Amino acid sequence: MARSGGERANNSSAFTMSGGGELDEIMLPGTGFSAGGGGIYYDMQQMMMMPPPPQSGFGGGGFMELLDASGGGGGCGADFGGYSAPSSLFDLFQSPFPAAANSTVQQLDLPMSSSPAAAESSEVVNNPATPNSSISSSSNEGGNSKNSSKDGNRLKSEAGGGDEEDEDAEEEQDQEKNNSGSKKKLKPKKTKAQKKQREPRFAFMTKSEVDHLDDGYRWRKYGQKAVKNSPYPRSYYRCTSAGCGVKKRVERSSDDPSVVVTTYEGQHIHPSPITPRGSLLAGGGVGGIGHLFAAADPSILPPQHHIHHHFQQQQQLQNAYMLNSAPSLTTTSNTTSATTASIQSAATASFLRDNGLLQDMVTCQMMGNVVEPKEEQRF
DNA sequence: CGCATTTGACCAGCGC
DNA sequence: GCGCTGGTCAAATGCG
Ligand SMILES: [Zn+2]
Repeated sequence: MARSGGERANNSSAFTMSGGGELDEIMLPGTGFSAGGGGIYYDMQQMMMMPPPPQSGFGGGGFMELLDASGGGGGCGADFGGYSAPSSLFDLFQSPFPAAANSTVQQLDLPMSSSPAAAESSEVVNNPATPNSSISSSSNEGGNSKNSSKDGNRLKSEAGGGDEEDEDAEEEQDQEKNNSGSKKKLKPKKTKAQKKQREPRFAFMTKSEVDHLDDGYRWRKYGQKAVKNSPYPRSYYRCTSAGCGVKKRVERSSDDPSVVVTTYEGQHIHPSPITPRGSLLAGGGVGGIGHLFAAADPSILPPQHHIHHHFQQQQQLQNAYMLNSAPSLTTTSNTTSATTASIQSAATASFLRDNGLLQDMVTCQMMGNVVEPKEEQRF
């Protein structure tokens, strides 16, 4: 619905993260805030290559602490344990600000290639966890049962492919290639050379009744598939702005149906279409890290309370997402905490990864702090 | 009428 | 090499 329903509905209450799975997702240990949080995944390598990083460098403060879990090995998942305060990371992510306090870090400058092992996609997940919420995350394994094959789909196909590459420019080549059959698909597929390079991705989990939270951008759904161990389907969305290839996928956790996992891939090359009034939108800054948004809901602050108003929630989301662009400024607001936090985590993760500190996954949890829902935040 | 969603088919990577 | 599976395309359909 976008248009139609667009994206407007959302109620989020809490975020958490999920585990990843088999990829290289990195999860950091979380930091706790007040309440909600969001998880994010980020691909560092890619992100670094993207635009933003030039001079700034993310600094990190003590993320290390965060990672306590690092050795997890594979499974990870759920436990997020510790948490630390995020304090200084904000800057890091937001932009080139010299970091604040501790910056340690480094950088990101790495040539893109530096990725050790995992190259495909590493993502960082950050979760905000709510103390109460129990999401577990990850993994699935459990068996869950139902596989569902119902859906309309038949289950048979799926796979991934390559995806896009950069925003613009695609390879021009159109190829018609086989069309002979005239079936439907004709996929260009680029040469093999490039293979799949995915864009940075980050995911977060939110507690919401509706999938697809409104993050301020307009999305067009282009697919839906049944998820392997879950009764719930996964939906694929693409940003409708011309030239912007940002994608996002939304799925509901099989463990907790109330939790929605949203994964963003890529960065928007345009400001968000709707300007959230209450939130800050950085103007145009497209460059940032992608847009991470974490939703913080005030409503959730109290441990498990019910959700109060949607309004607020919405605002929070917006707030959150705003960061994405934020290159510019942000200074003023301190309100961004939640979001920032998320970002931070992401950064952290990346940072770590760069350094090789993190290779497995670390789980991280964060909670979002919420700011006030008022319009003051605006920018 | 235009655009978003729906939905089955197709593709490509990966594991066995 | 086969089959599974994630991801995407695109025709058909629905809705504002
Ligand atoms: Zn976009």
